[in-house]
Amino acid sequence: MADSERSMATIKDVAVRAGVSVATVSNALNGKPNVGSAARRKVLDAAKTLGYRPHRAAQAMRTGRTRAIGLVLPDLTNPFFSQLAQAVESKARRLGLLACLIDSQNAADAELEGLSLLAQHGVDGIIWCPVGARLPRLLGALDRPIVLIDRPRPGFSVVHANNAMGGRLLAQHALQNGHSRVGLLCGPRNVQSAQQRRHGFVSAFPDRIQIAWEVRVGFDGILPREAREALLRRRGATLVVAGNDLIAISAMRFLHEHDVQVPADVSIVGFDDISWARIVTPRLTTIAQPLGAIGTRSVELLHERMSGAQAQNPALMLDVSLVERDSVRSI
Amino acid sequence: MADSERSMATIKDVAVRAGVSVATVSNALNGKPNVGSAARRKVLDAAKTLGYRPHRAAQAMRTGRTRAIGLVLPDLTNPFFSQLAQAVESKARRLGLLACLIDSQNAADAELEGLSLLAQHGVDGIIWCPVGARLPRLLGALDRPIVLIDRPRPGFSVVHANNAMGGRLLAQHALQNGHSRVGLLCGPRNVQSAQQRRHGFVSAFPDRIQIAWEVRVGFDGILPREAREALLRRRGATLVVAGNDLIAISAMRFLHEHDVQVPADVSIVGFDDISWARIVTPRLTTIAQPLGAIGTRSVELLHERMSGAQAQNPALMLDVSLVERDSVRSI
DNA sequence: GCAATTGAGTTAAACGTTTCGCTCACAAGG
DNA sequence: CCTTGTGAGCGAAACGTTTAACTCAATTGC
Repeated sequence: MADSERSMATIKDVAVRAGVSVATVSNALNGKPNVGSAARRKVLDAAKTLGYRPHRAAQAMRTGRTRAIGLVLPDLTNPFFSQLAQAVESKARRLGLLACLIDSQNAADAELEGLSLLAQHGVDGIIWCPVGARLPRLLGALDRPIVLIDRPRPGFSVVHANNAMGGRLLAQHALQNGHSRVGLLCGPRNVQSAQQRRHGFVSAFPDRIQIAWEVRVGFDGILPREAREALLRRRGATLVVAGNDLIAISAMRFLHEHDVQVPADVSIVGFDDISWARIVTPRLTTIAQPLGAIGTRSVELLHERMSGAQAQNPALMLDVSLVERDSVRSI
Repeated sequence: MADSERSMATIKDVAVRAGVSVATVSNALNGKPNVGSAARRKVLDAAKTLGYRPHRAAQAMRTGRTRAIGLVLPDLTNPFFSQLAQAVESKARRLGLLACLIDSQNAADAELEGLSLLAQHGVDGIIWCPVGARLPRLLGALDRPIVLIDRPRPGFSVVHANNAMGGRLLAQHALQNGHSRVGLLCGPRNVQSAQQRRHGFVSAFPDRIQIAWEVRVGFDGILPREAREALLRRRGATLVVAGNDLIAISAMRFLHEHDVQVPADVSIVGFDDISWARIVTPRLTTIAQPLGAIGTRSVELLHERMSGAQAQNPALMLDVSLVERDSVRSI
């Protein structure tokens, strides 16, 4: 009914309408104790009828906090990250935080640029899955809480899945299905999670599982010549263990094109349980990471840290689980 | 070498180091004409050695512009949108704009909440793929440039692919391969792009292609009972035309589970050419949308609009193209 | 009954910019 | 010589908050 809503009400407007000073309005709105119940009520009413929303930039300037966080990812196109992003954004929003996105497309310089953009905008904290092995020095300079995701770096807190456990689970599953000679399509050497998956797998039953061959592949699933050759020859491997689902699916596709049947001729397992794992043919047996939980917990962790909690750099490791589907044959 | 870099230099610091007033620093940095070349040089030097970066919140407060934009999407998990998001973020960053993400997960209320969060943070503009058929009234209230993506709404500018053309291309392709009786797995009724694809297809050769059956499916590719039944009976259809790739791939998967071969027993085509279209088995014949261009152009359009260009609400329609792969058989 | 304490509210400064209006020196025009 | 104009630069206000310091009255403690 009223003339409200025009061009954003300010705290001053609320103050005059409630008949108190701006300071009181601010105190009332922020739940400070030094304001009586009568005044508080008037302020709240006035604020509501005016549709008052605090001006974030002004708040930011005064308090130094923006209530925004950065989310820096290497490749949104990878379902692993898009699911993560979804979880992060959703949780952030529930906490009243705005999620600002940087997609570095796996380029270290773009990442740096993005980080600096975030710093400039004064985000209160950053959730980050770093692309480079070594964290840029800029880091010290940007001086806000950081929570890494999926990829630990010394001295930083991280939320990630128990990759080694996933590797062990896979090894166990291989054995149970009679596979004792396997090929490895590991992820990149400089990505720690790839290493841990590999290590979990090979060290689980070193005497009962032989590694027939092993080649490194990018997490984007593009198969280099070497990998393609290995897949064709196989050298007695009855199971190929891929560094992630993207790689596994690429491999399945490649095998299919060359008339080798999965799982009849060779079995295959992935890692991540991206949503496509259950859609491809055959449906992929893989390790499910708690993607939602990783996203959620990382925001929670960051949020605590932003609210002044001491940095004890915990590494939060979440359990993974085996999802049996159709891509491994029992022999 | 110097003591610089400590806790963010302000414009004042630059001023004293350059031996001029803050006003002059501001003018120099913003390329205003009323500053001599000597002074300008001194300011630039000082700014560089101090590593000065303007405080965005302060700027925002004074000018009312944040140099941030909102990106509101229905489902990041859908590769269509994640590719779009990647393009948008990348282009935005190149323009010095920060992209703030909202993923409504197809929920109208979450979308609204997100929009209001963006408004509160004062983003300068919004790129938006709306989930509801009808735009919420809040819209007028948020009062900033908006560019819609993929889903036109009366009175708003939009960047989208020529969906009708895609439909026609598909019809043509069907005919060329001898399919004259088809089943339709259209997208949701309330999504305009779905309608246009459908319309383009059915109206291309109304007398030469018969629609054997037709069922509506969500764009997330989850097949309702009705769709599953249709896929099994088929009623003489030799080709099924899916509303998007997700639906097509789900359908292929479902068919495969029920031992009907694609494309031997039935052909199938999709729409979007998401990255998975070339990975599934068989590789999917589909319509490629220029996802990168859509993202890029929408940011450009928004940017113009933000810089005061008159709102002439152009609907930017980009051409699509047919990508022939392995999922349709010639009969 | 008086000092001390408390509760409720106010004033004003500060955050880091941009920008309006001003001054000042100098040049040009008559 | 005086006016007018111009280029370069400065001072200060303003943007919308939060918060420290303060006032003033009412209440408490003795």
